[in-house]
Amino acid sequence: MHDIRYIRENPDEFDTLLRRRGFVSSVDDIIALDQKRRSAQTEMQNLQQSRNDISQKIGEIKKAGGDAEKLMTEVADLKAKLIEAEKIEKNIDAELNAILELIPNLPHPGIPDGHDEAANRLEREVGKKPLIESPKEHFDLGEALGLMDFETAAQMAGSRFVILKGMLARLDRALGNFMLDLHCAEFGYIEAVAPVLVREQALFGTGQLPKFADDLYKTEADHWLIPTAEVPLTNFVAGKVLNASDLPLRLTAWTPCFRSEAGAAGKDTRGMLRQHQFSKVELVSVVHPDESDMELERMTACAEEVLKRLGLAYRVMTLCTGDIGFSATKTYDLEVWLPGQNSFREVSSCSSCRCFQARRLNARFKSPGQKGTSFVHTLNGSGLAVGRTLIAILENYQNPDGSITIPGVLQPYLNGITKIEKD
RNA sequence: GGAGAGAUGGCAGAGUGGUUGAAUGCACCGGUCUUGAAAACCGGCAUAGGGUUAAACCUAUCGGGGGUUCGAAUCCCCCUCUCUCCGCCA
Repeated sequence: MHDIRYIRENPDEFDTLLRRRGFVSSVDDIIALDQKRRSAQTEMQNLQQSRNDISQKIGEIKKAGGDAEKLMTEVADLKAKLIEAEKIEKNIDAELNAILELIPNLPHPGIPDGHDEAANRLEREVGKKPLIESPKEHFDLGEALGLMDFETAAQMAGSRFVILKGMLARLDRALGNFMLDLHCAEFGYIEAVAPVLVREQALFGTGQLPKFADDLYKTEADHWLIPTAEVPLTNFVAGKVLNASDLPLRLTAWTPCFRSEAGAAGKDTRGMLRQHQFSKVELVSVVHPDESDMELERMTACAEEVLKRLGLAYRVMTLCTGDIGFSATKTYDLEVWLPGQNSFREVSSCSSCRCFQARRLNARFKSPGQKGTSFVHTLNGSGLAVGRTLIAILENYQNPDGSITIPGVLQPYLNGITKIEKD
């Protein structure tokens, strides 16, 4: 959500920046509406003032035992006008909000222009791609091991679900534990267990609603299933006024995520790359406005460290203006190398939202000696998507006989087992 | 799920229709006093919006929303949350 005062004072800049990300705003309409809103508000407040004055006098007269009939009739006429003025003000306010709610965040000055992912900028490529002769894709490997079952999953739940069994299920759990341990023990994140069913308000706060309802699942009890733990973790600070000393606040959680994949029909239909349900270790930082640019680098480094320790080759992309998400001002994607696909695929997306989510959430902080409050900055990133990391391990650590070598850092999580084989 | 009680400023806690944005205490900030500190005393101390060069000033806010009324923290309705008892339950 944008600051209406910023728009009012910098309409051209606002418009230009939104155009950069392919969003054509109607700044003139917004400014006009804002102007209308403020005069309606002044009108309403003037009437309220008159009413309050007269009511006060009535009170005084009645207290003194006098007759206030004259004032009572005087205020009746005023009342009708006031009700009308309040209605007008409310409508304009709602109209303006409806527009503002749908406007995405402004792009960070440091990101490239572009319409789609083709314009994303390569920052660096890290690690060595393994030399594998005719590498197999993860689903062939998993099915051959008898530990990955799409058919049975489809019978009970439909397409885009999977069952992992035995060592693959354990590998999944090992990955989640490894990631959480790393982020908590070495990077200072606080681990959290949080709701995966949330209210509409929570999703509004992080920016998924009202615009992207089609991508989400909703229960009959009017709960929504989270598409990412960014939602509950960022909502930790919703409506709060934090002390400056509480910042930075770094949270992590390993949760299931649910996405309808409404716009992805026909995309990645084979395998477990794109599922309706997947698990992810999420990182969220709530920081002082001066720190958010640095925090994005830090957070990305935390996610990268997972890939480094797993010995997976990856590259870092800065998303272009046309590819960043609704709430983001700047995003780094981490793309892991998948030999079976012969391509890099996203395993993490780290974004700074600056104060965009904080405004929607009303998440503020207070500094000692400073009057008033300021909005915090929020960031979120995957550290990492567990299912996709599992895919990367299968494809990168596959052996000619179809077995999978376990990366060293995961072995302690698997009782020292070094290899997954068909039994 | 059923029955009941409650939600007031950073905290505690008054306030059941009239100048109450809200007593009082604590905490906090400034001052007097003191070599310094404590105590005592004096003063200050919410948020958001409008307005202004800046002020003054105005409006709203006592969990959230709606209603009654000339006037609502106070009355009515809905929602959320907390607590107690009962039921169910991992």
